[in-house]
Amino acid sequence: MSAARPYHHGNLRRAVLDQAAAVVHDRGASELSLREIAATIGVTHAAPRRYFPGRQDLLEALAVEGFARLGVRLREAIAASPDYTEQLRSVARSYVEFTTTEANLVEVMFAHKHGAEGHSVADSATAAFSPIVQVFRLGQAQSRLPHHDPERIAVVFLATLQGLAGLVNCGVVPAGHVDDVVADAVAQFPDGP
Amino acid sequence: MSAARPYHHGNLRRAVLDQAAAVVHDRGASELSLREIAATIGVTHAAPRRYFPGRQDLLEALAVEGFARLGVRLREAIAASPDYTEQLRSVARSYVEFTTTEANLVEVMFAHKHGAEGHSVADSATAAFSPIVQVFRLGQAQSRLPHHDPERIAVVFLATLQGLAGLVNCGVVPAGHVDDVVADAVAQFPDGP
DNA sequence: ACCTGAACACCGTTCAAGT
DNA sequence: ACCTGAACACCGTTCAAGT
Repeated sequence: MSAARPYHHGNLRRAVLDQAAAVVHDRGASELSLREIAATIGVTHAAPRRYFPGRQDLLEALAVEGFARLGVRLREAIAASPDYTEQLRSVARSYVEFTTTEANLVEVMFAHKHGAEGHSVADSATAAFSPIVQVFRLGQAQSRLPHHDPERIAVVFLATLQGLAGLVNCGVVPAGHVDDVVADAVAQFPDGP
Repeated sequence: MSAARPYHHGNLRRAVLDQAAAVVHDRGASELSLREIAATIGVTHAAPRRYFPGRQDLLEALAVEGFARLGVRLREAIAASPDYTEQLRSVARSYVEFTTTEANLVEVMFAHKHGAEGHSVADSATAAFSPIVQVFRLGQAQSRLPHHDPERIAVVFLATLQGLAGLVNCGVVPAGHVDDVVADAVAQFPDGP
């Protein structure tokens, strides 16, 4: 009776999250089943409920991790770009690339009102979006933006990218036109000096 | 044995659609149950399957009707506005008003890829969006837009509004700031002469 | 043509019980 | 603390049968 997974899983919470992420990626959130995930991992269907009491809790944890991944991508895109204009282009491409590649996950991330401020999903969303505000702060420092508040123009910019991804994901905008439309969208926003 | 609903419902298809729309509006698509709808209407759970073989068929029919309603709203907004600039503002307000009021329905409308072109949902979406293209055609006739193709700028405009609605619905943009952000978004697009 | 009623496999959730 | 196993009420889907 060697203790080869004798009684409990090594890190059940992480295993559930990874498997759930895979299911969402491949088949969408509506196909996500707690029982199926438990069976795939090799525990009873009630075991994951220690960490995720309800289905909603699992979805929220997936959303938090999704926003974290998105934030990393956006920061990387900005860090790799020399100036304001290039950062704007780069962050736009990264945003749409992520949201179209991870369409099902994004649906989970933006589903429902994630509770009031202070909620974990809302907080992780704000953290993920902050790099975009940073870019417009830089633009404001280098040139004159039409708005005094960088957050306001950042919201419009973010909305444009998010809406674009939605139109691509539901097929209104053909996938082949994405790059052109993103370029059009970026051109809509004020240039650097 | 008077024929007071003797054997079959008067118009079961319409009754199912109306009840389903009510459920989606109040509780969201994930809470939509074919069995519950049938029970509410007063037929067996298998009866609606004559008209909607699967759950997906019902959702697609709801999406088609949703796009039809959206199209009507947008046309009304344009018809009530005298010139290009006012039409742009008006159609933007109408779009965001509809998509935030009918948040759950919009989720159904934009869910998944609605199949290839020629599909009923894709067609009704295109029809609903066409008024927006019309506005930019007018703008192009009255002034000089930066793009030769009104459809391209219409897509970016549409994406901005759709994304804005999404950010409002998931709580990133507070409901009280909607009007201001819409105004900011509209101001981003070229003015009339 | 339109609807019923039973059956099947699945699901989320709850809970007493085991180690 | 962590997991099992049985139970409950629900679901979508299928299908032979009724009128």
